[in-house]
Amino acid sequence: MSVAKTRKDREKAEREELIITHAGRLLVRDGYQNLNLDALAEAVEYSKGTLYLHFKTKEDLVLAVATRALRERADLFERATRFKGKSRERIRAIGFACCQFALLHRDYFSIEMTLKSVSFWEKASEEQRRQHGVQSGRVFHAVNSIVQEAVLSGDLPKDVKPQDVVLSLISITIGSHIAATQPELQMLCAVENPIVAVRRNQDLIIDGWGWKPLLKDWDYTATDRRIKAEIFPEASWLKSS
Amino acid sequence: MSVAKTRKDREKAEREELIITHAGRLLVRDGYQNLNLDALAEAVEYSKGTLYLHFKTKEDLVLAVATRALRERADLFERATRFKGKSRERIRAIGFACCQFALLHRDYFSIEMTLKSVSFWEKASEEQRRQHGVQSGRVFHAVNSIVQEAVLSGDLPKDVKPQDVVLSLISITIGSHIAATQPELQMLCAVENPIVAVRRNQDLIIDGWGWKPLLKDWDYTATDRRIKAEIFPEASWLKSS
Amino acid sequence: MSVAKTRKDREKAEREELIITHAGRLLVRDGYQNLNLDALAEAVEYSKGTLYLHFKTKEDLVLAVATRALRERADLFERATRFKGKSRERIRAIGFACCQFALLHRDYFSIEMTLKSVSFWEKASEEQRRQHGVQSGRVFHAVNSIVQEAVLSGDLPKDVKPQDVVLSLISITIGSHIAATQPELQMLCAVENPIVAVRRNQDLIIDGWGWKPLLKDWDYTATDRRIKAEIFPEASWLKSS
Amino acid sequence: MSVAKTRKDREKAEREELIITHAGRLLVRDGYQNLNLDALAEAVEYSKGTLYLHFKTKEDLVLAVATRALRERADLFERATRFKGKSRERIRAIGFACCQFALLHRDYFSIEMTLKSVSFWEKASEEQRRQHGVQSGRVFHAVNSIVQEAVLSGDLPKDVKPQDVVLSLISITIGSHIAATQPELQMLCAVENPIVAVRRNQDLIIDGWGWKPLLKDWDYTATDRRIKAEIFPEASWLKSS
DNA sequence: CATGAATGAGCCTTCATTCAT
DNA sequence: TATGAATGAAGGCTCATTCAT
Repeated sequence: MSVAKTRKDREKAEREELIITHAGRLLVRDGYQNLNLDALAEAVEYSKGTLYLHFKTKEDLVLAVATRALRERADLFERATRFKGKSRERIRAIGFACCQFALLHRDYFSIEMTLKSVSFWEKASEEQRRQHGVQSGRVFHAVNSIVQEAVLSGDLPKDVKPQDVVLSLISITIGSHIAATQPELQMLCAVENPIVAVRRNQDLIIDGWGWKPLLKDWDYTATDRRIKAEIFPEASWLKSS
Repeated sequence: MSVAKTRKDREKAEREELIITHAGRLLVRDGYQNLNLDALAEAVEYSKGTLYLHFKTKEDLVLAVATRALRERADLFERATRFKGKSRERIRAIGFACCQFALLHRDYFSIEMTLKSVSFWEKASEEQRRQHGVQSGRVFHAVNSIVQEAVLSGDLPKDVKPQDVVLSLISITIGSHIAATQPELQMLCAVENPIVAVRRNQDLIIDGWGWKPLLKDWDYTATDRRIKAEIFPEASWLKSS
Repeated sequence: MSVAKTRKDREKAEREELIITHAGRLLVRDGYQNLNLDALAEAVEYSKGTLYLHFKTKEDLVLAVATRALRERADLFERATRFKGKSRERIRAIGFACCQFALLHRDYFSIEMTLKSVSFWEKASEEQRRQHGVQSGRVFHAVNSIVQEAVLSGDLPKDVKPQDVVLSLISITIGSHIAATQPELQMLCAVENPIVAVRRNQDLIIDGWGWKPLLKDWDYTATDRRIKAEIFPEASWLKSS
Repeated sequence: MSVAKTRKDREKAEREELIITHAGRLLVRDGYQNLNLDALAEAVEYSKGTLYLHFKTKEDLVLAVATRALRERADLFERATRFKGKSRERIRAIGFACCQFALLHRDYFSIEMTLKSVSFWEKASEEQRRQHGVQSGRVFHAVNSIVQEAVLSGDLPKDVKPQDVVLSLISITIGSHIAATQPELQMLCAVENPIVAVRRNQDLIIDGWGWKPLLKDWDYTATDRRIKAEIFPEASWLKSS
C-alpha cells in the first residue's frame, strides 16, 4: 500500500506540474484577469473540479505558477553559485543565470506583477505564500553569499554594505528586463537584443561598485566560455554572448 | 456665451481631474481588475453614466490615469532639463525628478504594468493612445538630450551610444523603484529609504558609464542644494537627501 | 400676436415633421430597440430636451411615425377612391395605392410590427393612440366603401359580406408585402419584382370573390393607364406595371 | 455509462425544451426587447448561468424559439403532404395544417418578425442559423411538391409557375393570420373566428389560380372529414370547421 | 423656450466556486 | 477520487428621461 501510495503521490505531483505548466502558458498569453479556469481545465484535459483538488483558489494556482518559476530561478542561481573562480566571475555567472531564466520564462514578470495586488495575497493559501517566500529567500541568499565573499576577499571595498549591492543587482536586472522588452523603448533606444542590454547594465552596476577585477582590467572571454560549458551546458543562446 | 462656455469647459476639466485622481487611488489600492466603476462613481459622487461622458471605456479611463502621471513625469523631467550646469549635474537633476515623481505617484508602476496587456490597448480609444505616446516621447527626449550633450561635450566617452545610456538609466530607475518598494526585499536588503536606494543606484550606473565628473572626483553637495532650490523648491523631501 | 402664434405653431409643426421623418429613417435602419434618442437629436440638429417637448415618450414618437405613414396611406387610398369608373377599376386603383405606399415606405411594416407589443401601447399617450385609430379608420373605410358599392351594383355577388372582402384584401396585401420582401422567400420563389407579386396576388383574391369584370373577361390596360395618369401622376414606377 | 449518458442527454434536452417554452411565452407577452434573462431564469427556475450553458446569446435563444415553432410547422406540413387524394385535397390539408399551427403558436408571427433585424442574425450562432434555414426549407418544399404535382397532373393550368402559387399561398396565410388577429381589424371587419377567415382566404387564392376541382364544383365536406380523421386526429378545433 | 449634462435603473454576459453523482 | 452541471454575484455599459440654466 505504501508503494501504491507513492505511485498516487507521484501521479498527483505530475498532474500538478501539468496544471502549472499550462496555467503559466495561458497566464502569459492572456494575463491574469483573462485566465479562465474552463479554458485551463480543457487544456490540461482534467475537469475543473480536479483543479480545485489541487489548488484552493485561482490565486493559489497563480501563486504556484509564480513559485515554480521562482524555484527554477533559485535553482539556476545556486548552480551559478557553485562556479569555481573569483567572486566577480561568480557574480557574472549569476548574471548569466538571470538571462537563462529570462529566456525560459520570457514573461515571468507579467505574472509576478499581478502578485503585487493586496487582495491577491489575501485569497492565496498560507502554504503557497510560505513556499513563495522560501524560494525568494533562496534567490536572495545565492546572490548575497557571493557579495559577502567579495567583501571579505577584498574584491569589493570593505565599506560597502552587501545588501546594497544585492539590491542594486536585483534592481538593474528587473529594470533592464522590463525596459528592454517594452516595444516602445526598444524602438526609442534601438534595442536589438534585450539579453545583451541586460548584461551590459549588470556590468555597469558591478563596475560601479568597484568590484574587481573591473571590466577594463580583465578579459572575461575565458570566464564566459567556462560558465557556458560548466554551468549552462544546455543553454544554446550563450553561443556568442 | 464665450464666458459660459469657458466655465463649462473648466468645470468639465476639473471633474475629469477629479475622476482621474480617484481612479488612480482605487487603481493603486485594488489593481486594474478590481477597479469597479460603481465604486468609482460613488467615490467621485457622480453617477456611472457621467463617467462614461468623459471616458468611452474603462480602459480609456485607466489610460488617462497613466497618461496624466506620465505627463507629470515629463513636466518634471523638462524642468530638470533646464538646470544650468554640467551635463552630469543636469542628469543628476533628472534623477531628482525621478524621485520627486516617485513620491508623488508612489504606485505609478503598478498602473503602468497593467497597460502591457495587448487586449488593453485594443479597447482604449485612439485619442488616449496618442496622448500616452506623446508623453512617453517627452520623457525620453528629456533624458536623451542631456546624454547627447554629454557625449558631444566629452563628459561621456565618445564611443558610447546615447540610447544605451538612456536605456540603462531608465532600467535602473524602474528596477530600483520596484525592488526598493517590495516589502520582501526591503526586509532582506534592509532598505531604510527607498529614495536613497534609487539615487544610489542611479549614481552607480552613471559612474559605470564614466560620466564625468565621477562621484569620487566631485562634491555634488552644492549641486544638490541648487537643484533643490532652483528646480524643486516645492519638494520638502529633498531637505537632506 | 395671433400672427406670431401662428408662425410659432407652424414652426413647431415643421419641426415635428422633421423629427418624425428622421425618426422613421433611423427606425427603418436600426429597428425600434436600436433607435436611440441621442442619435436622433443629432440627426435633427435639435437637443434631446426639445424632442421631449414634442413627444412625451419614445413610444409616443414611434407611434407618431407610424401614424404619419398611416395617414399617407389613407391619403393615397382616398385619392384612389375618387377614381371614376367601375367598382373593379376603383379597387384596382386601391391596389396601385398600396404599391405606391409600399415604395414610399418600404419598411413601414417593420415599424408597425413593433406596435404590437402590449407594453408599447401602455407607454404611448392617449392622444397619439387616438390619432392612430383615426387613420386606421380612414384606410378601412376607403376600401370598404368601394366593396359596398360593388355589392350594391352587382359587381360582387349579393351574398358576400363586404367586411370579408375587405379583410381578404388587407390580408393578401400585408402578407404579400411581407413574403415578397423576405430574402429567403425571394430566393426560394424566384421573386424578381415584389410589387408585381403583390399586385398579382391582389388580382387573384379579387377574381376569387368573382368581382366583375374578371381578369379574363376584361383588358385592364387602359384602366391602368388612366389610374397612372389621373391618380398617381407622380409615381414613376408605374411606367410599365 | 452509456445509459447514464443517455439520461443526461435526455434531461438536457428536456430542460432546453423547458427554456424554449418559457422563452416563447415571455417573448409573446413582452416582445423581444423586453425579454429579460433574469425573468426567464426565474420562470424556468434555473439560474441565469444555466441558460448560458444552453444558448450562447440571447439571440441564439430567441432563434431557437423560432426554429422550434418552425419545425413543428414543417412537421405538420409534411404530415399533410402524406394525405392521399387529389392535389387540391392535399393543398387543402396544408391549409388545415396552417390553422393547426396557428392555434398551437398563436403568436408565432410576432416572434418571427423580430428575426428580421440584421443585427439579430449577426449575434446568433452559426448552428442556430443553419437549423432555422433547414426548417424553412422543409416548409417550402412541402408546399412546393404539391403545387408541382398539380401542374403536372393538369389540376393547375400548365402555364402557371409553381413558385408564384407557393408565394401566394404563403402570402395569404401570413397576411390573413396577422390581419385576422389584430383587434382593430377584428372589430372593423367583424371577424368572429380568425381560423375560418384564414381558410376562406386560402380558398379564394386557390380558386383564383383555377386549381381544380374548384370550390363551386366539388363538395369538400368529405375531404375535410378525412383530413381531420387521418391527418389531425388530435385537433379538436376541426370538429366543425 | 431650448438645451444638454446628469442620472441611475436595467441588462447581458462572465466565471470562480461548489457539490451531487 | 473525479466530474462538470449548476450557480449567482458581479461588472461594464446603455439610454430614456429629467431639470437646472
